[in-house]
Amino acid sequence: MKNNRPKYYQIIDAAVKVFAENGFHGSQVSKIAKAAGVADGTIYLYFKNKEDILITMFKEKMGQFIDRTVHQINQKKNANEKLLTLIEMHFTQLSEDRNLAIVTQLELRQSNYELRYEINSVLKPYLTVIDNILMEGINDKLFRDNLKIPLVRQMIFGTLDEIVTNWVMKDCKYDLTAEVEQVHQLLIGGICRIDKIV
Amino acid sequence: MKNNRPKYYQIIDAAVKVFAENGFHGSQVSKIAKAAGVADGTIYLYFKNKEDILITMFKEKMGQFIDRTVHQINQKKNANEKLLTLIEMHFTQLSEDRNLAIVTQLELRQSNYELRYEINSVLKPYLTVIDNILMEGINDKLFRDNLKIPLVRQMIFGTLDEIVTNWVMKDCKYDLTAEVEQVHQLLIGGICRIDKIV
Amino acid sequence: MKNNRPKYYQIIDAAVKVFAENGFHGSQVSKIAKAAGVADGTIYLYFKNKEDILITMFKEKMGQFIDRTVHQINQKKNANEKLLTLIEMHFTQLSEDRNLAIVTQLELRQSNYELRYEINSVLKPYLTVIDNILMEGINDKLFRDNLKIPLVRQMIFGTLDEIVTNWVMKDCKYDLTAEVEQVHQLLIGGICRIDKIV
Amino acid sequence: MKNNRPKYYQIIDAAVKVFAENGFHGSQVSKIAKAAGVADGTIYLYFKNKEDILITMFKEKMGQFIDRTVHQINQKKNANEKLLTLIEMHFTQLSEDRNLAIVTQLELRQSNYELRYEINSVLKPYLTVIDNILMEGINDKLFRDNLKIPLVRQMIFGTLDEIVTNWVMKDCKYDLTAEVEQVHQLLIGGICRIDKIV
DNA sequence: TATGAATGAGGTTTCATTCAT
DNA sequence: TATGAATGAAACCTCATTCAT
Repeated sequence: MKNNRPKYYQIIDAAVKVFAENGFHGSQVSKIAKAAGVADGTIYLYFKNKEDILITMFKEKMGQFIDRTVHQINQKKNANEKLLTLIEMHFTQLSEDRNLAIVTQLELRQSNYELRYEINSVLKPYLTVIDNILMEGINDKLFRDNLKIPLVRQMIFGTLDEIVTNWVMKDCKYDLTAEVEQVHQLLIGGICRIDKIV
Repeated sequence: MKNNRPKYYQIIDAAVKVFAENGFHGSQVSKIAKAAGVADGTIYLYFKNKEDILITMFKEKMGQFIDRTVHQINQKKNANEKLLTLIEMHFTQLSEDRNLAIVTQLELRQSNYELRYEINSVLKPYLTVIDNILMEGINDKLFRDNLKIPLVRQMIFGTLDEIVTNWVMKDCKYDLTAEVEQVHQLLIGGICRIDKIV
Repeated sequence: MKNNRPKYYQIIDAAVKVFAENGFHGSQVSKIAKAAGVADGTIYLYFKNKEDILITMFKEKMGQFIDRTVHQINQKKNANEKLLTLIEMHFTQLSEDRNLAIVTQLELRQSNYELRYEINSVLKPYLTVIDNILMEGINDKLFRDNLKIPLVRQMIFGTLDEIVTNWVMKDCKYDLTAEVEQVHQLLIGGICRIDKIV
Repeated sequence: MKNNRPKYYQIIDAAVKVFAENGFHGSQVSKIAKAAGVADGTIYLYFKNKEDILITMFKEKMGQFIDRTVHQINQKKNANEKLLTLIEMHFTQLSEDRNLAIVTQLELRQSNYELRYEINSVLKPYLTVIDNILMEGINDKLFRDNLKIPLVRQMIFGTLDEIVTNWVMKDCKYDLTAEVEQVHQLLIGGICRIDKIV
């Protein structure tokens, strides 16, 4: 049904651009409307309010983000490769849509408590994808069996998130995807020399 | 000099509390003034504007945060122990001042570009502390010699930050410091079984 | 002709209900349309604008109101009985259609100058009915011959109107028609003891 | 205290004028502010919102209205004269402040349910004044002893209100106070010839 | 230094009305 | 006739900041 609603996507796409360029607070609804080529009031036929544009946009984009990630991961045969793919997909997708990256890394954080909880629930399926990789790795004896999954997931997500945020803060000037291998190595093997690990 | 300005600290302390309880946007200057027991206008004798309260507060608190961390780290004899101490200090200090934790993890992010750059510059010395530990570890052959320090620093900081944010979002309900050891193990040794590391 | 336009009456009847339940300002055109089972745009095939619904509805209802009143009055043989009948009809008809009562006593007043003048012109025939009763009463030497008719009409209408408004404001909880006799006595004989009238 | 708040009265006086000239809905807060010679925001230092201006204004004016009326009434020695004085004061005071008359007779009615209940509570003391006159008249055997006071009060108030509204609707073109005597006669003695009263 | 009354810019949202189908 | 998606004007109120005292 939503596919038959071109204005819905016009508005979302305009919003990503406008939010990225002006920040959430600097993006007046009228500015988004103008960018989308619709009247101000039309926005409210598709979205409850300004915040709803942000969160709905995030849901749509995150849905695609996860779908594509899962699709690629499913073609890999072990947890190690899956983690590598996850990192690669994470960096690649955000590299390819820098406006989206700006919005997810910066604008989306500028929100109140309620919105933040909504964001977390949208993010949840992605975190589950990470959890599943970890469980698979443990089952297959690839990963340590004493891993506390939530903690590891927080390390993985926190690491990726911080790296992307730094990249965005540096105006996306360097090639984010160049880091994929090293990040994977770090997460897999830690920073210690093998012979020193107790 | 600042010690002779008790209202300066009154306002900062009131601001931490008010920001933590109401969020940045929900914290009207008049609310902070009332909590600090001064007139609205007095705020502007000590701070340039509302954002300046936030950033100055962060500078003050982060200064102490770093000083204490460095002091503890300096008493450790190798990079490995220093990293453990850093994690411990990070979690302990935020555990002990939950209002500050709320402000640093949530409210501080709700800011515009310029503020964010200022925040980064305040954060810089802390990131340097991490870098120094890493360099020491590499020099002492404790850590791998092919580590890309900025990346590792981002992993470490991103991990700690994400863990603390999760804890704050869960209303600080559990004991954050209980995780110190495991986080250290993860960062040091990664998630892979040693015998599987290529 | 209008009888061939069922939607016209559908809309009017829906409007009475919606106005009564939500007030004029709380009754969006789309709400009336939905209640009438027609599309928003259809409203504008039958009515000039939202106010026109209100005034047209009032015209229709007031027309019936007056017709029924006149019909009953014509069966009475003197001004005194006619006045009693007018009071009775006034209270009875509004008692029997409480939504209409709410609209006439409350919502209809929430209007701008122009609408108010239109309302007055709709009301005029009713006021003429009162005037006619008064003139008949004076001619037949039933009523004083020094009555200033407009003033008396204002007393009569003002009294009835105020009583009905009070009843509506008290949620139509008591039996309005029970007051008919006493109101008639008051208007006819005033409040003074007969022996005290100079 | 309020006497030390000149802006409070500046705003109220400006509001009466602006409401009378433009109607409640046509009176933007900025228009009232400009008329009062203050900034828009200043309005909100003294009033909760736009409706609060209307109701507060009505409270202030009605308070004076009642005080003056009661003061005059207290100098009269019987219920009959007191009623005459009440009518006289009612017409005189509204004649002398036509803007106030417009606001009370027209604009104040354009309000939602909640406001209407507030208005009624402001009006209550005035209705009590009428009730007291009626009770005194009954006790002194001047008025009939079978009067149902609420009903009579509604007749009296409804009559006065309707007469004033008609006068306002006719642009206050004629002398309202000229009607005082006749209105009093009507309310006291009714419309019937004495010899016809059963 | 300290006050706090006053300022006034700025934006989200509603909803009556239109018009292409 | 009938539809209902689209329009876009319009205004209340907040709150960071100032400045006369």
